[in-house]
Amino acid sequence: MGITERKEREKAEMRRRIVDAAIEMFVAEGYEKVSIRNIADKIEYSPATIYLYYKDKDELLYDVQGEAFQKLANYLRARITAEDPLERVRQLILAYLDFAREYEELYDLMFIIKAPMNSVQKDAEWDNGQDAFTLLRENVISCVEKGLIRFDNPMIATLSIWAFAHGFISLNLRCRIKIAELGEEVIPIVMRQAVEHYLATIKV
Amino acid sequence: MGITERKEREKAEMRRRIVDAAIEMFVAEGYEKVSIRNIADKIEYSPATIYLYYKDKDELLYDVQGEAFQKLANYLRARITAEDPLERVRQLILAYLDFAREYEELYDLMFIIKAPMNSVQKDAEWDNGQDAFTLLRENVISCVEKGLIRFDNPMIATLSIWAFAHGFISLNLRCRIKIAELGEEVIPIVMRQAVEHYLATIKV
DNA sequence: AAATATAATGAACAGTGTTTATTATTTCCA
DNA sequence: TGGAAATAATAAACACTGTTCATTATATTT
Repeated sequence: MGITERKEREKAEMRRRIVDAAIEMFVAEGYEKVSIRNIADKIEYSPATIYLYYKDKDELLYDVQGEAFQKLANYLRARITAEDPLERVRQLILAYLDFAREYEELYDLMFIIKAPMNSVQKDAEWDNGQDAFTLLRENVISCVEKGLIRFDNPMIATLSIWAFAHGFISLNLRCRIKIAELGEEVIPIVMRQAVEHYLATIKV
Repeated sequence: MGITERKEREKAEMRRRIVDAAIEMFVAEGYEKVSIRNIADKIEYSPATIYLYYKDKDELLYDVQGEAFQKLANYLRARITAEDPLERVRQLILAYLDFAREYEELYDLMFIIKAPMNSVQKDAEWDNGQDAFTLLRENVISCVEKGLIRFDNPMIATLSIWAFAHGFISLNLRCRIKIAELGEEVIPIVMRQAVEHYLATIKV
């Protein structure tokens, strides 16, 4: 009797429908502005039905983050073509900047928004971002091992590079960079310049 | 007739009461978790009364941010004691990290939260953060002018240093640094180390 | 003291995430 | 194959949210 299998498949399909609709709407309008009722409308089900597949909005966001991090990892991988580890890191960071600009709302819900750290991340692992982070870390480790950058501690090197890029992106996404009285249009250029400068600085 | 003056004074006092209650509650529980009704309860007024003094929650947040940025500027100023510009920048950044750790929710509502950029920052100036930013910028400019750091563009230098610190702080505040499998207790140490390393790196 | 302007509020509106009792559908077994 | 049991979907409600508005209370002015 393949009926339980079908049921499971149907359950998975329903979760897919929900998560797909959610992603599409989050990308278009941002996490905060999309309600469970909106998502329910979109997939033509009752709001309560969503709660048969996700215990709350946080759990749904967690799945959406999973998809988003996969998307990011693929995005980054496709842009790492060089052989030289330092050049690979450079490609990765520039790709990271581009991803953030292309999918602002996705970046927001992956790295800036508060939820669902409350419910999920407390005890359970936070493995969603692991792939993309590993991609960065391993290339940075190569750089450290080959003595290409002025770091001895690979973890601090990885975190520093990541924090540098994230700092720019998130200040920009929240318009805090406007404090510096920069014209809207030059910001991406300034960010690129700053990143290039940073990479040149850590180069031995 | 000093009656209109008194009225104005009373109006100002009321706004003070509101903003003070708001800050206290935001610091304790975070912006999102504090409702207008909560604030109204605290100051023993009806929720509707608050709307006689602030047109919406965003406008109130804007005032709270004003206070918070003032607090930050004072905090930073008190910690800048050195003569050497580079050392001054170092003191400033370390103080910035400490401020973020001491007033997490304040830092959140100043630099991470989305609102009130929607309503306020669109056309009006964003002068709340100007003081603290200027503090950093002027010291960084000194560094550049005296050839103490490997930057030629002061704006990029200022933004880079700020973004570096903010990147660490916000990744930590959102628990994203946990991706790096760091123990909770070592994070402040790692952040400090990373900042020190960064400053050592940009030093000529 | 009466009329007017100001301040404060109770009640409501439209929205949110979420739960529950009820209804519809499907699966199972006699 | 028909009726009981299990599953799936929903309508309605709950307790919130930010915000508005008609109404009431309090000052101020005439």
